[in-house]
Amino acid sequence: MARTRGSHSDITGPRVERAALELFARDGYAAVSMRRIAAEVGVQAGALYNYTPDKQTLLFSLMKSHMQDLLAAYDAWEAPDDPLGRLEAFARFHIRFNSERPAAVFISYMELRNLDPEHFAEIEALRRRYEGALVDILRDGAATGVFDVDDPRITAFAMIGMLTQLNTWFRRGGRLSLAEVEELYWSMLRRLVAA
Amino acid sequence: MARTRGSHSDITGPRVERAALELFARDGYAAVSMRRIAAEVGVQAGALYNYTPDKQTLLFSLMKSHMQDLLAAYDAWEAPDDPLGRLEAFARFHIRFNSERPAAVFISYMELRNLDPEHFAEIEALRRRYEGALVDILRDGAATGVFDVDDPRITAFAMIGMLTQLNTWFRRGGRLSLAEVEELYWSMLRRLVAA
DNA sequence: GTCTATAGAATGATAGAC
DNA sequence: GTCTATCATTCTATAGAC
Repeated sequence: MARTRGSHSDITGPRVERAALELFARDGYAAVSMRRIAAEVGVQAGALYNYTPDKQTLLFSLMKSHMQDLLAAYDAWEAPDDPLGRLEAFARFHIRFNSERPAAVFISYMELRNLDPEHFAEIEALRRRYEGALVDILRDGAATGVFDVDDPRITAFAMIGMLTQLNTWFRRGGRLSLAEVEELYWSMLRRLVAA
Repeated sequence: MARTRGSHSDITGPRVERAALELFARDGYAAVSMRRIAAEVGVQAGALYNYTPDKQTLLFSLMKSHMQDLLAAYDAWEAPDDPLGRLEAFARFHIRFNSERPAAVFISYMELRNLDPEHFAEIEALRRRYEGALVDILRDGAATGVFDVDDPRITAFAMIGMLTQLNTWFRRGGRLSLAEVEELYWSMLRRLVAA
């Protein structure tokens, strides 16, 4: 006795976001039409506008939610006080968090160019806060002599490039488990800063 | 006395490719219309079809040219025989080559999803050949004990992620010169494999 | 809250004149 | 080889019925 019409706002909203997330990640924001998102959810295109004022805002809110989740989860992540422990915590956090939501990660750096300038600036500010956390760790470690780092900023970029690239090839059920990958990456990061 | 009509095939062809490359890189394949490419070149949309059978083939040929240029340039690159020398040569080659053509690099890994399966397979094969060259270097170095590498394949991915990420922030005229960046990255890569 | 219907604009690609 | 003109389709977003 499935209702085909009526009120579903509590359930349709999340389904719209989920469908948009997956489709944007797979085919790209510009290539996905509102009709296709609606079809995925099982409603007509017009109904989507109960949940977003327009397509661009839908993209923006997906990216903003992702970045806020990322920062909140990182803030809540347990980490020791010493730079090496904090670096390890950052690495393991980044790998686990990103591996759990590949679509959102992918969108959040692939679709930046589809944001208008104000939205872009807002997302970039959140991203910089996250990257800044890693820069701080490297700076502290370099200052206390625990790390040997030529340029904390560049090293942080390189590390994030390394870690984020993981999402392009890692698949659950492949040759390596996530735990194994985590160890491999942590061992590489440690080498990068070893004094 | 600029001619506004007539035969220009020798000059228009490259201009179409150049315009498509820049626009695809800036706004994304799906967001760029044939009309906009034509406007950039200074012709009408219909004229583009003298140079490509369709939009997708235009994208594919840009990506294929780039990958072939990459492989040809790498094959021609001078490198010593020992693994450490070869790794250094790879790193410097990659940084210089990629920094000279950011638009083509960007497209070649951002727009893969807009290729149909046959085209995708062809580009992927070329990419694997290039990545394979780095894997071989790491394997040789590990086999002879010059490198300490846990997993050559993963390490190669990590290195390429690190190096490619460079294009997302490096700008000529910024805080660091390309030569300085090259040194920083080479020093990081060396640490990653140090026995 | 979802539907149908549609306005209004843009798209990829083709035909035929020059 | 390029132009103009156009076809057929698709798109985002809105209006109004239920």
